[in-house]
Amino acid sequence: MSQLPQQPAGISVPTSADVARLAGVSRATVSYVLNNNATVRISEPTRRRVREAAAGLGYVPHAAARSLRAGHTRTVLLPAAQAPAVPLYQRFLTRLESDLRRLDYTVVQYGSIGLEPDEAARAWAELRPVAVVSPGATALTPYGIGVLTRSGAKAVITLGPQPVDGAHAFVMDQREVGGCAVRHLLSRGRRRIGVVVPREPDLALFAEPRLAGAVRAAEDSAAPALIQPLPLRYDEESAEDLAARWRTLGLDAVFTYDDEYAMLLMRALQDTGVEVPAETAVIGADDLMLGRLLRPRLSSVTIELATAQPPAEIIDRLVRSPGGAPERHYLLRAAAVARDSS
Amino acid sequence: MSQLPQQPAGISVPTSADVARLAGVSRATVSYVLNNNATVRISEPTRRRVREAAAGLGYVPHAAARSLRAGHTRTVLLPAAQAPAVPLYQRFLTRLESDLRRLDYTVVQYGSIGLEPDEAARAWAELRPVAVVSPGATALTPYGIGVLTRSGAKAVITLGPQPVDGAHAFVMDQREVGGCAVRHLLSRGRRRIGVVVPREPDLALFAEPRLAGAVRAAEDSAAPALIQPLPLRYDEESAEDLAARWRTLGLDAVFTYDDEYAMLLMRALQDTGVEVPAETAVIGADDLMLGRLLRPRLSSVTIELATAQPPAEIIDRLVRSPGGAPERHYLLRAAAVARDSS
DNA sequence: TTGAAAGCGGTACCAC
DNA sequence: GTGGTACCGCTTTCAA
Repeated sequence: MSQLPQQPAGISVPTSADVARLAGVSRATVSYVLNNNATVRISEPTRRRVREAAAGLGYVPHAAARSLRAGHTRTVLLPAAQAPAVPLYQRFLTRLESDLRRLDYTVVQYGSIGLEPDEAARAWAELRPVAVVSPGATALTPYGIGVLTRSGAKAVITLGPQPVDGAHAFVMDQREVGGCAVRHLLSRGRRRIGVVVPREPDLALFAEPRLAGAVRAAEDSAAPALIQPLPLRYDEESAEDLAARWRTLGLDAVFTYDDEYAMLLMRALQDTGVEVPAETAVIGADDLMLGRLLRPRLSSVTIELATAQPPAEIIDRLVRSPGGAPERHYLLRAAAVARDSS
Repeated sequence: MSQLPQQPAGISVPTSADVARLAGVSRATVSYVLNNNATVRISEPTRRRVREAAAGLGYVPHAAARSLRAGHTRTVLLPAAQAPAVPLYQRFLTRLESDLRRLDYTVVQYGSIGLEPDEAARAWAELRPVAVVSPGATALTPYGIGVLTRSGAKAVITLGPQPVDGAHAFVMDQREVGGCAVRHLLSRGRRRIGVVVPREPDLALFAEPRLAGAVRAAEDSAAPALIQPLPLRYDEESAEDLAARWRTLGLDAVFTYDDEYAMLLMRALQDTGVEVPAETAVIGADDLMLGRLLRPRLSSVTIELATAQPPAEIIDRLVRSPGGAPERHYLLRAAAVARDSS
């Protein structure tokens, strides 16, 4: 097992001055060469000497010093989501991240779990990000937005179910998911519709808007329809409880929040002898593979996160021309996928 | 819709000098007060004036300037994983993050997707992190480790299936998962065991060690046993193909990589008329809820990530006393859970 | 074509 | 108790 290469106590990390000394030039020249500064002509031999010295020393510029001097950063701060790892959302962030890098931003996810919103905003502001994309409606207050903009952030953007006043917003309006599901069930002639509301607190941010959208769709419907919220924990016992009193509820359909809850509830209903879809239609959301593997095959709501312009380009534009009115970009597209369970 | 609070062009972000001016004190005093420096006595009225001035201006210290002066950061860099969002792993990171914050580190996830390993290491080094915890075995080369330590990182730690020479390691040895599964199947008297190998390239990092562990367990067994790798894409067509030629394979058991692949394959087998577990035993991994909802209930391998000492404390210790021999911390505990499918 | 020097914001030593 | 000031590493004018 090899020895860990340790930073010898006396030898400190190489700076551009060290590179300059080794190459026999000034620090200015080092900077010109390593940044390929076009406004100044440096001879080819000098460039080579500088490059070799830098490589030889393992020189890496000091980002903090650079941005201190520059007076600004190209850091886009993405406060790490405490939200459950929804694959859809992961894909969105991964894409955003690589697109931003392509636009020469440095993407930094900063964990702020357990910090108060305003405390978190101050911690973020210390990094002087040029833009902040903040998931979760709770984490950004008007005060926080003020702190960030005063600290030089050109764009403060929320990412969540609701816009926040005074900031730009990528809006993922989860109500649309509930709306889609209920409209689908109504179109199938169902009128007494249960809506599963996960008891897991983490999911409230998604669950409540989905329920609200369901209620709204029922109200907007021509035929009179009833929506019955159904609290449910993600465990078998809770599902069995609900299934046991299912017939007393008198429902002819259920929107199960997502496909995983659908699987949980459908199993419990089937074990109790409730026929799906004959007696009760079931629709989930997220259109996971598992829905296609269930019997009957699970109807679902597909969800896509998409904007006309890529989000990274929107951010870049907001950074370059700050100060406009808050923009709202609606990301979420939902559509019912009818299979055999509804 | 309110106007976005914009940074007026002329007014720049407040510095400690602005606070000093407003409070009628020196910058030194501002620093003393805001950092609660105990080595120096400042009168209470002065403290209050400084605090009020800072609050009034919305002053937030500049992290880059501070760490430039200090000569070091308390940044722990977590290069964002390109790995698939395994819930187990998410929980590990979330925990690590909040524990590190409690130890007063700033946790930064830096997206490096699409960068070459050495290029990525240089980009990380620019931030002068005091520690780097790098997921994915590929992303850290000896050169990269050198760049990071020379740039002042006190601890460079890999997080993945294999240690990397010259760095500390949190080892998640996925072979143990395959080993557990196969030993379980052997104990059930099965001898001709298929092992699903997902074709998704992202999963190779996990899939290959799981297969290797399965092979190893079969070799170590007293009874002669056969391991048959079974490439499978995560879609129904691929599963149907495999199921269609199942009987020609002559297998009496299958370890399906994880519970989701188990569900996919079990459905295809059942649709083809293969009896589970009578004709073929099935075991998955991850012990997801969905396994309990399948019929027959799915046997699985539970996986836990745990160390005697919390990982955050290990990192803290390595940072405080750097230079020891590379440490290996084995995180993964696996155990078979027998249900009805095996 | 290259170098000297100022200054970004904050901290901490040393005087007063 | 408080203030003056040097300095962290880097970029960028201005001079030579």
